[in-house]
Amino acid sequence: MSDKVQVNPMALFQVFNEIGIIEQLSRTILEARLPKGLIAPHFSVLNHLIRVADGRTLVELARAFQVPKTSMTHTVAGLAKHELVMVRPNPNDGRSKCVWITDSGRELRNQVIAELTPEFRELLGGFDVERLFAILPVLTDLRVFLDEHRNAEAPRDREFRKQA
Amino acid sequence: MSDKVQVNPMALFQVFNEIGIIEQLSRTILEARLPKGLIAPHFSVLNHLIRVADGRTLVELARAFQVPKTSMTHTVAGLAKHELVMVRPNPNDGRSKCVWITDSGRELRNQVIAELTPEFRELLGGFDVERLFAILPVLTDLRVFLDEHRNAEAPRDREFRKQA
DNA sequence: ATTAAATAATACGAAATCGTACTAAATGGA
DNA sequence: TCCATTTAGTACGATTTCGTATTATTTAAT
Repeated sequence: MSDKVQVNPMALFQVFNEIGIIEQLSRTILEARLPKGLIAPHFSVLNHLIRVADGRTLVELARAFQVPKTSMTHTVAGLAKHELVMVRPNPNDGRSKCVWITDSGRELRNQVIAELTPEFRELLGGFDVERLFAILPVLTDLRVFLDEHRNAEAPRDREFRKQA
Repeated sequence: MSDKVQVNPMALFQVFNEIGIIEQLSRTILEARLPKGLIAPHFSVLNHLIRVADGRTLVELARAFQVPKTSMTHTVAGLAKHELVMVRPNPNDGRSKCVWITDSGRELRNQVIAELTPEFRELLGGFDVERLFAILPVLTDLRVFLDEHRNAEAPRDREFRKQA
């Protein structure tokens, strides 16, 4: 490991380009299954509250999704309007609020996943799913790596702390 | 190959979840390098015009990026305002217009890539880039597969033809 | 040739996303 | 304690994204 790795720039761009297109296509599939008024970010937050941790503050959620605080305020307000989450004062900090998922929210998230599962099964019927499972560790490591190496000189409003 | 493949739904969701986060992180990196007034979709269109084909119509571009026509109209208008593309009538079809990249557009795209290359090199210095190259074929196949299996029952306004 | 259906683009309004600026609360010195 | 700085959340306006409806042109079927 004496020298720098020789990076083929175009192949790297290609990787991120493909990821961008796949993100858009899969988001379209997800949103087709969401009730009217809910979009992908709503589902992502619900999912995060269940998978990672309930009772997060708005700033923590904004950091986790790498979006401005104001965007997360708007997204959570949408979820609260549908009573899929509850927003309460943070007992440990008078400035902040904590977001808790409700039973309805949990139910909706599970139902969407349940509906999506057969759709995925059918959609990927002709695709070698083992190849997808095989790339998951690389994607995870890449995500963690990028997340850890976020530019420390914070661009504007985004909250640039590493995810918990 | 007698039976259906057993799909672990959670692992699949995980794949798309990681892809979504990576997309957001990499988009932030890209946009930090773009001149004020330009965002990722602008760059994507420029890149597409160079990499895939120049002189595309608005609908073809909308299909390629899987966005509504109206969104593409807006994005292309932004590029035209900066004189990075030229929009001309389609000589073969009086209804449509073709989008041509200008020298400035080509120059900007190449410059952004040139600036991004060392940044990627540094950013991924501690990451095993070979692992990224290794997943590229899978990502490409997945993108092509999802693209080919787009839901034929078109949701609303999107133009649901396969990419050329 | 005439006309109905399909298609390309846009005008328009709604919703999402984001940046700036502000308020309130917490933190960390003097 | 006092006060400057930092932090959490939001109000507000600008831009982006999107859905609906409309116009102009092409296609296809008479």
